[in-house]
Amino acid sequence: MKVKYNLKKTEAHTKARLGEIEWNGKTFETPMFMPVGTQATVKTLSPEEVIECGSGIVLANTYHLWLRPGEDIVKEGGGIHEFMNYHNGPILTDSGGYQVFSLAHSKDISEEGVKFKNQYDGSPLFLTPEKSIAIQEALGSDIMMSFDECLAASAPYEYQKASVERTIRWAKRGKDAHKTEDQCLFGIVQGGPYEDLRKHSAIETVKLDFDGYSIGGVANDGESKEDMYKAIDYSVPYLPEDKMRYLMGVGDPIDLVEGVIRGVDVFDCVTPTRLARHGNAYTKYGKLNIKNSKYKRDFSPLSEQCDCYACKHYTKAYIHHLIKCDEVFGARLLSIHNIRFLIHLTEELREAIKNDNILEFRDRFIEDYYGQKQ
RNA sequence: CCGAAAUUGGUGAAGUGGUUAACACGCCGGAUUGUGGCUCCGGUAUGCGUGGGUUCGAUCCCCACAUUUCGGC
Repeated sequence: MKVKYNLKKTEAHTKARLGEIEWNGKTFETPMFMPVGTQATVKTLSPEEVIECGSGIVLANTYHLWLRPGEDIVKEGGGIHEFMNYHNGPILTDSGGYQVFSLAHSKDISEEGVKFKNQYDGSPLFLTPEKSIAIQEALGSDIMMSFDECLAASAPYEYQKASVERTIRWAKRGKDAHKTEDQCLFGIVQGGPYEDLRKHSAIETVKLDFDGYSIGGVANDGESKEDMYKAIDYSVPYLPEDKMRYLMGVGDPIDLVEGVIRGVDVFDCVTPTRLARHGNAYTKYGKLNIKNSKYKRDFSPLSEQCDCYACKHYTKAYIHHLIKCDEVFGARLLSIHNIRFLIHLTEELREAIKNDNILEFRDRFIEDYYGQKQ
C-alpha cells in the first residue's frame, strides 16, 4: 500500500507540524527520525533492535544496492522488506544523488547522467534519473527519491544555479519514468544557501506534483548552522501543507529541533551509527566520547534517563572497554543508544507540538545540550 | 672467571659527530550531518644504561662500571 501523509496539527507559535504516516494499516507519527541502512542494514543492528528503538521508516541506498548485491537480486529475494527482514514500517531509498556528491567528480556529471567508477572493481558505471527510478522500483521501496545533484553549500552561485535547473529537469525525467502505483516519489529542493535559488527550486519542483518533498544539499559542507537553517527557511514556504517534508541527511540533535520548528517532518542521518562506531554517545547534556579515560571506572549507564537496551543493561566502563578493544558489541550498544536517543527526541518534539510549547522545549534542550558537560 | 655482542619513549624499534631523535603500536584528546572506508586529525623521549674523557660540538668516538644475551673454562 502506498504511503500516505496526513497533517494533524501545526504548533501554535512556530511552523512545527504534527503529522501521521499511514502504511499497511499502521500509522506512524511525525516528526520522525529515520535510521539509515545504506546496505539494507542499519549497521551493527538487527531489525528487531532497530524496531525496539522505536523506528518507523528506515532508509536504504539505491547506488550501493545497485552495485551490491544488485537490485535484481533484492527483487528476487522478495523485495527490500523481505530481503532485509524489515516489515515494521516503510522503507525509503535514496536515489544515489548523495553519491554524486560524495563519489563523483564534477567532470563526471552531464545532462544525461553521472559517471561513476565502480568502487569494487573499477568498472565504469552510468547513473541517470531513469535508471535510478528503475533500480528503486526493482528494490521495492515505499518512498523513492528523485535523482538529484547534491552540492556543497560552498559551491559557487553560478554552478548552484545551473545545477538547480538540471536537478529540476532530472526530477521531471524521473517522474515520467516512474510507473509503479504503490511507490511514492519525492522531489528534492536544492539551491544551497541562496534564497532565490531555493525558492525557484521549490516552486518548480512542486509544479511537478510529487508525493512529498525533500530539502537537500544541506549539512554536507561544514557550512554554518545559520546557513543550513536559512536553506530550510527559504524552501519550506513553497512546499504544500499536505505533503511530507524530508530534510535529507540531518542530523545533529539540535538540528532536529531547529528543523522541526521550521516545518520539517522527517530526518535521517548516519551520525548515530557512525558516531557509535567511533565511540561517541549522545546524551541530553551533549555528546560524550566513551573512549575518554575518565569512563574507565564509571559503572553508571550512558544516560540515567535513557530507556534503551544499552542503558538498561550496561555500564560506561563496560562499553569503554569494548570500544577500546574494538569489539563490535560496543559499536552495537552505542548505535542502539544513539538511534534511540534521536527517536526519543522526536517523541519529545511531538509532545511539545501537542502542548504548543516547542520554543520552551528548544530553549531547555539547548541549555542542557550545550551547558555544563557531564 | 675469561671472551664477544648489545643497552634509544609505555612497547617494537630507525638513526646521525652539528638546527625541532624517523616510523609503527599504545596512550591522551579531537573530528564525524541523504555512510566507500572499524576512518581522519592532533598531542605524546629537554631524551638515547651510569660515570668520566676526546671535540668548537657527542645519542653517535674512547675508557671504566652496571645490566642483558651468547660462547668458553
